[in-house]
Amino acid sequence: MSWAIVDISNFYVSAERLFDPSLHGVPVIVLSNNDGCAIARSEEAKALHVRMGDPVFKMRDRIRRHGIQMRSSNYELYADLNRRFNAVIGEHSGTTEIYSIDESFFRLPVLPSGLGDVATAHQVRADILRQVGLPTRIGLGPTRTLSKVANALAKASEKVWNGVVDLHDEDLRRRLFQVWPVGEVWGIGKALEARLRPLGVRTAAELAALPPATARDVGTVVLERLVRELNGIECDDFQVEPEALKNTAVTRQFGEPVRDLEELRQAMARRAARATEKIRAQDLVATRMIAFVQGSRFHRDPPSQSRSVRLSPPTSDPRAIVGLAGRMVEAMFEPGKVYTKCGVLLEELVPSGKAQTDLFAVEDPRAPALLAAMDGLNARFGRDTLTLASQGFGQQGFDTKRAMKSPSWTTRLSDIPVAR
DNA sequence: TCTGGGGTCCTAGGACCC
DNA sequence: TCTGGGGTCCTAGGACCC
Repeated sequence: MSWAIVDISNFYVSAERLFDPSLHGVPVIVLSNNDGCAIARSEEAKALHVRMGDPVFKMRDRIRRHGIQMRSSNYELYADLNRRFNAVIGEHSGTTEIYSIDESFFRLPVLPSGLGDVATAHQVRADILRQVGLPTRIGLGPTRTLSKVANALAKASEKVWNGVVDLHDEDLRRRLFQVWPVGEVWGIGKALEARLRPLGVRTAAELAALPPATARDVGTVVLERLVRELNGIECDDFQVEPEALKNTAVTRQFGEPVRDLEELRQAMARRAARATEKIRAQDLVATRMIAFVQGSRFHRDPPSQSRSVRLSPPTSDPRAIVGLAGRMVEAMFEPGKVYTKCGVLLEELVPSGKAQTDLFAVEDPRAPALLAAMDGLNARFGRDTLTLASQGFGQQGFDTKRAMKSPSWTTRLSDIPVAR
């Protein structure tokens, strides 16, 4: 058996290019919420040394000089393309695991086809390109970790590998690992890299040679597992059923800084309401809620406060959660401070039917029907058709800026492109 | 002036129990 | 001077990922 991981090349940029041919062949970046930083770059933009997370205001010059094209992020479009991408993978393998918005694992071999793993991988790439229009790369290996490394190698030397790297062969692994920096290995971040350096571990080969006990000593059991996986020993069980969501968060930077209690309360109410929508969509209720407010971390002495509360009984009712969030804002607000961000976290999510009830709480028997009606209206007529009054009305200065967003080409009737 | 958002897993340490 | 030995549960915070 083997693992495969497919990732979409420069996904957000590739998605924008799919519907706007003028973006081909020129440097393109897609921006974070509030149009703040570059979070996706075309190859041309990478060649101009635009790094992941570079703030736009610091590269105005380069943007003008090289005509770098910018787009606000369009998650409606990306989510829909991701769904199509996974549908194609599903045609090839019954066992797929969605890992992120632009990557999915799947298991090989795919029996009926009779093709080898590498040939199957090429077929999957060709089908995704033809049916969805997105370029991809695939890594293969006996463990998830090895397939991720293979995928990174395919990415690093696109021309050499033609989009597919297979790391089943131990000799090939030995050769490639000797020149693969340890910091590039999936699961090794800055901190672990720094802790491994004194031990003389600088390459993937040296990491793979580390005795498991040493690995656990330097890091945790996670690093020990990583070392085993690098040697081809599987440590992570395959999960057919996706794990249920455990926590969720809705946190946003403000379009304009907020100094006013009422505005802060409204901004928080919008995030809280959105968080409850997310969990209701999966039929979950939350056991714990946290709300926080913050000032800019780039300024001296920014305000930063949070409050948490246990929800008993667990709930997804926006009336309860938005109400609590409002009271928390009142408790946290300090007059004269400048706020740039706030958010709501819902934690310890459980299926709504299985939630522990509270002996002393009085539940509103009409709530399920009310919330179902509310979600139904918003699904049919668009988000925020029906909201709580405490969320305020209309577009506000504190809402996220998205000045350069492309249309929702594939998910809104009004935005569907017209062919002439 | 302007710097994203959303997840998971693990450990240490405190509180509490017998 | 001497000062037990385990447990569990919870939370905050660190580290990693995309």
